[in-house]
Amino acid sequence: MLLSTKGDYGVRAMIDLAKHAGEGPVQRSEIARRRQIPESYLDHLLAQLRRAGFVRSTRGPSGGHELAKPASDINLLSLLEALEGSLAPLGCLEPAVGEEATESICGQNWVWQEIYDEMRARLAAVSLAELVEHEREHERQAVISYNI
Amino acid sequence: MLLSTKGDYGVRAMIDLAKHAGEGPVQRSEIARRRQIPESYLDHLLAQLRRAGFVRSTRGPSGGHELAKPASDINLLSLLEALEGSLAPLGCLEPAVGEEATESICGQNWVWQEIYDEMRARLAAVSLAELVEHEREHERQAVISYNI
DNA sequence: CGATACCTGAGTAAAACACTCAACAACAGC
DNA sequence: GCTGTTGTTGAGTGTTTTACTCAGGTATCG
Repeated sequence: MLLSTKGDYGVRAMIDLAKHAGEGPVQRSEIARRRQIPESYLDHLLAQLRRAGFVRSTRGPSGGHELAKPASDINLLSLLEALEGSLAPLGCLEPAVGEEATESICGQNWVWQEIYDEMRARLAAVSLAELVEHEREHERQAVISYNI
Repeated sequence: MLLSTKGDYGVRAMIDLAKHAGEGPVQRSEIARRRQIPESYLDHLLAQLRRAGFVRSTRGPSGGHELAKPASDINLLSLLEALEGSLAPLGCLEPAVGEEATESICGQNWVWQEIYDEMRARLAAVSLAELVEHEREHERQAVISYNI
């Protein structure tokens, strides 16, 4: 499993913030309830997202969290890399600083390098705004099929 | 990290077997030495590969392991899935038996489903024979640059 | 029979994961 | 300026996975 709950929860939370953008700060308890995320765990994810510059938080009563920039300016790749660290599927890819790739031994590297490049390109092409739009679309579908 | 050492070591071992196909059984100690894999750990990987039908083993003196079918008939996808289980990047994809996909909550599923499909197709298109050929090519390159 | 190999399952140290808890800091409103 | 509400931080913890090792067992060849 490439993604842990951090990447999953973190993106869910960001979708929630994007959906309520322009309505003032959203409290973590609301996010946690709506997106089914443990509240005390969400704290740490929001802290990571704030440090990475995606979220702005305000304290005190009627405080909360909101997007630090428009949802269309946030792409899924940068978001996930902020939450998860590297998304490299193998250890050999993206070697540690000061080392060279040890390609001589790991014979499947070249395939995974291609897959990794494609994956990153695809993720970079998806914005948070698109994710929200997709969710809205999905909700409409659900309502229609419910009415039939 | 999508792949653990199992997938890495296992494929290395299979490349080694493919390279020495037709020369009789290869002993695990030789594989372990050439591919830098802990020998006692390699035991379990070979057992998995045998149960999955990729490797045939013979006991006794001058025993060892060899491919159960031609290297061109083995693709990287089936090999890695035998070693690692599912390669799904998210938990939500490929839900447990008897469950439906919980797409309503996880808003990035559709992107990952696309990436996962592409990934599997790419892996299925690469055969073990190609991996061996690639390694041979790489060795030739290394020798040439050494001679210059 | 005995040496040589594979085969199997139990065990284990270390890391990662998925959280929880407690103490603290800031701000709003009275 | 006090109080209560919210966010902030770091330490801690139980569980699971990883990456092995080890001790025995079994088949086979000579």
